[in-house]
Amino acid sequence: MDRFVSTYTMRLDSKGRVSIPAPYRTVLAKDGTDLLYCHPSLAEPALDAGGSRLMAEIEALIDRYPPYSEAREELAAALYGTTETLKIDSEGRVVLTDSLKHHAAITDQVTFVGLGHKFRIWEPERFRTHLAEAREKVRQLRHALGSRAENEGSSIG
Amino acid sequence: MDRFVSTYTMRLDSKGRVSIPAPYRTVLAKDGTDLLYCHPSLAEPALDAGGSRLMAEIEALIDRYPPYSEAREELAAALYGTTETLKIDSEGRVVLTDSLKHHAAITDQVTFVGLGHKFRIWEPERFRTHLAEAREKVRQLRHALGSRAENEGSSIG
DNA sequence: CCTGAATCCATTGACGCCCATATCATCCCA
DNA sequence: TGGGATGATATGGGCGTCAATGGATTCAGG
Repeated sequence: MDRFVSTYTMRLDSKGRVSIPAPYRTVLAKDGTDLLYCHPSLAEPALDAGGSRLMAEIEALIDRYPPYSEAREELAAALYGTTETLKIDSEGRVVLTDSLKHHAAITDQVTFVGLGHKFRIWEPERFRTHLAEAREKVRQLRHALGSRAENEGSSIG
Repeated sequence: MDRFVSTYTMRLDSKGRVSIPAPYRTVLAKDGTDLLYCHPSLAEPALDAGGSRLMAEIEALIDRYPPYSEAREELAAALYGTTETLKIDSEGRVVLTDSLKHHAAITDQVTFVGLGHKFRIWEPERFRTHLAEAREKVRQLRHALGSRAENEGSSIG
């Protein structure tokens, strides 16, 4: 298992700590570090998080632009500048910074959503409404395509 | 960790001292010196700062122009000439010069913004507005990239 | 001497690290 | 097959260390 899949909802404790779901931890463990990179999602009121693969992705995007170019500086500001490096404690927990929590309107619970090479962190209620909307879009798209794939949970292995 | 990442906001004390965030200090420590190079940013009302890698970048930028060319002289003046060498005290603090503070409109607080090989120092309120603009541009850039289906992994957002 | 600067010390609060408890799933065995 | 044992996970809390900040003391130069 080397991808972030499925969703989990966790509580924040009185110190603001939240456990990273164990399956995600095993994926992160392959990085060899106990760091979690986390930045506000550009498109959603949520957070994107992951290990070194996420960081490498960001670096690759920035490195496409020459030093001192305007595009590079702004990419770097928007991505590097907003990316927090969170330390994972011995129990597999992290503490989100205030700015991260503020962006995603997180208070006492979070929902982890696997996106393959990274995962997204939502305030649970917001995720529910977001998911409902996304489902609706997919349903309409499927309708338009005349898909016969009624069975969305079709077996994998 | 060998890169400047994330943002931190710090206060200046009555003597004008400001603590460099500890994570940045560990990056700088690899230079082996207790010096910080700092110059007004070319494009922004902010300061660029870093260790020897920042100086190497400046050198490389200047060396792209032929000796004695006008562009080279001006770049050298704009970068070398305005670069201050600040001493980091035993508590990890520096004192910004008046001209540096003036360029960035810094009074009693600063925001450190990691840009990978260097970091930028902003007056906090100015940074907030700048970041909002930068994120908007990246969002649009992402739209342009996102419309191309072959763009495999760059799902920044 | 007097002023500004550099070095040293002191306080407070946050964070890292460790240990404790509970809930739950799995496994083993009678 | 039922029930207890086992282990892992999620969560709570205590405590020591370090970072950030403020203040004092020493030093250099005019």
